[in-house]
Amino acid sequence: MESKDLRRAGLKVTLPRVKILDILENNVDLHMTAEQVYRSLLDSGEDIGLATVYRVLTQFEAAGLVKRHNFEGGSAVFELDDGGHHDHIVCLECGRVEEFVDEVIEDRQKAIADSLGYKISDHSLILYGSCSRHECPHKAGDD
Amino acid sequence: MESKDLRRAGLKVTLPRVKILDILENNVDLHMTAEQVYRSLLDSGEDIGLATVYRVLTQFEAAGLVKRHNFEGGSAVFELDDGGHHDHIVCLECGRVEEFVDEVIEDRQKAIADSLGYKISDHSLILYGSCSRHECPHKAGDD
DNA sequence: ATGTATGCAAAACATTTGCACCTGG
DNA sequence: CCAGGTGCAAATGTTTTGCATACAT
Repeated sequence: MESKDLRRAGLKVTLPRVKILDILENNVDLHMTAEQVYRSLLDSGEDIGLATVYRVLTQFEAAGLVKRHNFEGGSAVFELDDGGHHDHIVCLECGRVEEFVDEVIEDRQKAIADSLGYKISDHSLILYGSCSRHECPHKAGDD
Repeated sequence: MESKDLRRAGLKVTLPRVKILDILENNVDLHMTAEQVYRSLLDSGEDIGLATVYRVLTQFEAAGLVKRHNFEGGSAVFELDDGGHHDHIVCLECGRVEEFVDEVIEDRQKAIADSLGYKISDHSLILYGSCSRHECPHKAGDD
């Protein structure tokens, strides 16, 4: 019942919002672009415009329901914000994205910012590489 | 004599390329957008098109002369690639960008990628915050 | 000379916005 | 019913590309 989350975020519970939140929850392992969410909606038979997807995603971000990331490749990707922070490792070959958290790194970041006289409000750590060593099919989302 | 660098990179030594490389070298402390490089060229009295700036910057990147970063804010920023790696800390208030390297973080990254079965080819670490604690004038490059 | 680089303008994208209409509470 | 949300299309901003001309070698 994600209507709760919407209400709590101060957003009216509309069909597009529920559907989009739904898609994000059913794809927690993916980091989707607005376009992908849009296509997913069309597949589900929903008649929702791309503009609305962007609008909703942006609202969700402002409401803290979603996080936006600027990986390489033009389009921003979105993922549900579970509240907990984590960094990303992206496979440049198949597009797979995995998450991780490392206390040591988090601590060092704070220390570094501190020594430089900055107060950190946010940070972005993305590792790019290839995961081919275990099981990287061919290409995941290239089309 | 940066013509050397161009030759070495296998690029023909043309005026636009020399001028752009020149600008980047005279602004090592800055991370400029294509637009900023373009304006800088106009200021120098050079009649070089924006398209050329993008083309040259992209070639430089491919040649390893320059690095492109996608900080928040739409436009990509470029900086000379001295060969050595470093991460960035960006002041969201004044736009200042500083660089740093931390062996501990570098090591952890490698270890993490390793444990996840990835082979790292590159990575991006950006800390966002405010530097107001020492001397953050008002706004640096907002215009 | 001659193949490549450049300039300009138009195209291609990603994202945002204006406006009339529809919908949730 | 009424404010706010949505769809569509047009506008924006960034980066890329096509093509005729100019330049480096």
